[in-house]
Amino acid sequence: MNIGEAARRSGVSAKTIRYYESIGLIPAAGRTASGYRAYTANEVETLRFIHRARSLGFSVEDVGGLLELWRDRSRASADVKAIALKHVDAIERKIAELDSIRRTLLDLTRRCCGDDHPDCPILDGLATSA
Amino acid sequence: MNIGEAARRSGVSAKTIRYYESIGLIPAAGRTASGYRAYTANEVETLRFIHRARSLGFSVEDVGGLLELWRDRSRASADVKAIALKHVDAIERKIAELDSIRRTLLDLTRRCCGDDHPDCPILDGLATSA
DNA sequence: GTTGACCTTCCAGCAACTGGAAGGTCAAGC
DNA sequence: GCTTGACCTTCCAGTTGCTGGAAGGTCAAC
Repeated sequence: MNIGEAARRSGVSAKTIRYYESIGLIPAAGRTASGYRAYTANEVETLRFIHRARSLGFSVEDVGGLLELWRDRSRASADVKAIALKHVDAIERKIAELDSIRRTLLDLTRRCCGDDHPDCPILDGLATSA
Repeated sequence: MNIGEAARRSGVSAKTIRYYESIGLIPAAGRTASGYRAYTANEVETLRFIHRARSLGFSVEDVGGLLELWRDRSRASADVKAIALKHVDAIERKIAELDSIRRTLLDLTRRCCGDDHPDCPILDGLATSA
């Protein structure tokens, strides 16, 4: 099947599929006589795997590692779990950071009456506190 | 004062200060006879403002808007509040997204025993579910 | 006069795509 | 057999917000 169909079935855009090929995340697809990329159901499955992993926030590099493990029938599930837990940890740190920012901003915005006057605790906060 | 000193006092690296100047976030600094950038205490204050706004996750573009309002003595605090609340909203959406991912990943990792066997619910989850 | 710590500009690269230009291919309809 | 439009190809540039590094000028101290 052509790249457009593979894109539709996998959820990965044609542009992105070419990009993944260019960076070596997936092997170069076969070509038709006229030079069009041709995809098998298997390759589409791989793209779907990638799509799901990416949508869970794994970096492209991590996805490469997961793909290798996925294809490696002699893998240790501990290796997969380690990648996933490291990612969970990064996510939790990010959430904590965002939540801290959120609380600071809500504090500032609650104190700003938000009318047509210039007095603004938000700007004051940015100008003077950490 | 030189850019290095301004960097130390503001928390914004010299490299980044030059970058901010290059994109027009801050006006071009004055120069000494030999071509070194020279900063006033006022400009350092602006850099500190920028640093704090950036560390609260405002985009450089938003910071530009906040700076304008900061300098505008006839501003309406409502305009500031609007920028801040829009940002809070984006942060909350991001947190919700990350939390959803986190829950999915924790669910998968809890089911993966993580030993030296290949069976892995994490990979299975990536391969088959959404 | 020579260090060494500064400063200057400019170019390249990070992540992970995305947009767009310029051009080739294919199938359908007339 | 020709046109139309939807595909496909490659390549280059832009996004966000810096950061690293090269090549070279400046300054103060010893």
